[in-house]
Amino acid sequence: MTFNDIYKRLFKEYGQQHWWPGDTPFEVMVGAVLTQNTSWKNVEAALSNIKQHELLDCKKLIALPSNQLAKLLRPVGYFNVKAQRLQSYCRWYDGAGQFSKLRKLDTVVLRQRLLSVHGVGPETADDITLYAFERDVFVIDAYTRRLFCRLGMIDGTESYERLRELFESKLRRSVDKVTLFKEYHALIVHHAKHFCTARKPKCSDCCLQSVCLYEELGKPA
DNA sequence: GTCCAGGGTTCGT
DNA sequence: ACGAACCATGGA
Repeated sequence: MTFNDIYKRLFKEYGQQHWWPGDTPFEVMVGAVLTQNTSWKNVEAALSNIKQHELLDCKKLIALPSNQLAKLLRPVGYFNVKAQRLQSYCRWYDGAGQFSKLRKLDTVVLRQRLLSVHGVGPETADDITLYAFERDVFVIDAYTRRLFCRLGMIDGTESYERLRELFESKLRRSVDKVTLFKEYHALIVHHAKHFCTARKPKCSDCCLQSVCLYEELGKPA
C-alpha cells in the first residue's frame, strides 16, 4: 500500500469532505486557532457568537477587550488563552497587511511567519497555510500519526517536521497537491473520529456497515 | 463521574 | 531535543 492507495481507499469509502468549512480565509484562520483541543461543534458555536456580534473582522477583534472576546469564546473552552491567542494572531495578521499582502509570500516564508505568532504551532500554521492560503503543505495531526503507525508505514516517533516532509515527498508527483492535501487530511480526521478512537482500537469501532476499513487500514497496535 | 474533542503550544530541562 | 504543564467547555 502506498500513501496514494490509502487516500484512494479513504476517498472511496467516505467521499469528498469539503474541508475547510468557512466563507473566507479569515474565518478559516480563526477556526484553526479555536479548534486546538476542541470539538468542531464547539468551534462553530463560538464562530456563531462572533458572527452574531458582527465581529468576524481582524481590526474589530483587536479592538475588542480581551475579556469580552473571552465571553464569546466560552464554548470552545480555554477561552482566556484563546482570546489572547486570537488577538495576537489578529495583530500579526493586520500588521502583515492581511491576506492580500501575505498571499504574495513564498510558502516557506509564510509558514515561518505564521510560526512566529504566539499561540500558533506547526499544526495550526499548516492548517492556515493549506486551507486559508491554499499552499501545498501536508498537515500532520495525532490521527495521522496513529493511523499510519498502525499501518506500519511510519515509526510513530518521528518529529512533526519529518512526517510532514515524508508525506509531501510521497505525494510529490500528484497533479493538484493542494486539493489532494486538503482532502487527505480531512479524510484521515473523518475516518479516525468515527472508527479508530484511541481508547477502543478494535475492529468493531472502525467498521462502516459491511466494510471493515480498520482491517484494511490499520491493525491494532 | 469520566473521558475525549479536527490536543496543540509553551516552557523548562 | 524531549517531556511536562497548561488551559477549562460540552457531549457521549
